[in-house]
Amino acid sequence: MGRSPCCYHDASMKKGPWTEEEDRMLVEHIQKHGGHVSSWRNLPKAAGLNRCGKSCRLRWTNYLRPDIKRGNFTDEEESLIITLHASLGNKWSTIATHLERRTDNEIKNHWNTHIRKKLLRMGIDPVTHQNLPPDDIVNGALASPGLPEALLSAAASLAGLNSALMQAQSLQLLLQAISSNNGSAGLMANYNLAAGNAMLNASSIVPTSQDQMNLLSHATYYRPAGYPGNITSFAEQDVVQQLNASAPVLVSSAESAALVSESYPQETVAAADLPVQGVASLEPMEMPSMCSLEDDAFWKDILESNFPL
DNA sequence: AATGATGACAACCGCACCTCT
DNA sequence: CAGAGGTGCGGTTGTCATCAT
Repeated sequence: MGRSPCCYHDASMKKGPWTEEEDRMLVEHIQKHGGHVSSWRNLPKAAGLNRCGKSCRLRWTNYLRPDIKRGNFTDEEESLIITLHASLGNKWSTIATHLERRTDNEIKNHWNTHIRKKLLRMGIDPVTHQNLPPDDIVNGALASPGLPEALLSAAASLAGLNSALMQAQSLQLLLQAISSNNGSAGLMANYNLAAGNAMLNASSIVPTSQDQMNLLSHATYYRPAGYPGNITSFAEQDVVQQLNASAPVLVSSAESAALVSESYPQETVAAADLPVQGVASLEPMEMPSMCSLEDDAFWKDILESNFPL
């Protein structure tokens, strides 16, 4: 298929940042035509701009359009981007259709400059949304003397999780367990990993974006009474959430623990080789949103307190 | 205060695809 | 159906601001 040479190759065309005067001319021209552009190629000449039509289109669609939302991304927006990216990949334009008034270019830039780096710091591959290879964890920033083999295998099991959210939560469990250097806590984390992993494997369902957004909205997690760190019980919380969604009755931790065992018997049996701490003693605690990456002091603290650089 | 490093964002570039003739 | 024109998309680069030394 033939293609006309790109106007960017025309040396006489101005490039680089747009001036206020150019912006004004472009906006005025488009507004004069009812906000509609019939031909971007012809627009520069008609508007009196010494710019490539493509450049004009980019400037208008990404920055000058009146219906564009500018400024920082909210936690909800970031969470949604991560969720959508996990299922869509680098389909920025498709992702942008799910974020009201955000452009694909802005989302792409925000991903590359913020979210991508944060995921990497959390040990999550931003491309695959899987955990980074265990070798990287052992040899890299997460290396820790005396790390129990069970935790390393648990780290490897993260690859079985299907979403960034679940990986993030499981990673947190690992970090907490490692930081505590406490046998019961580590095993508790292992148990939770097994249960969370089992939930996904048993269902064979990749969570939809709405499912994950629903999960993101839940801020209550559980920790063992007296346990100094933060242990989240993803599978248990999920059961509680599902039951509470269907009936407005709070399910106790003990009940939910039993339900987890019923739902994922194989994995629970596997985890039963370990002296799992009783979940009946769990008490509610407030934790930041798992994908609240903009304000990631929580995660930063965990990483830095355990693995000082 | 000067300078280099780093981060954030705007813009460029080339390819793929769609539409029209 | 083929080719040309035009647009959309995603990767990459350039530029400016801020921070660290």
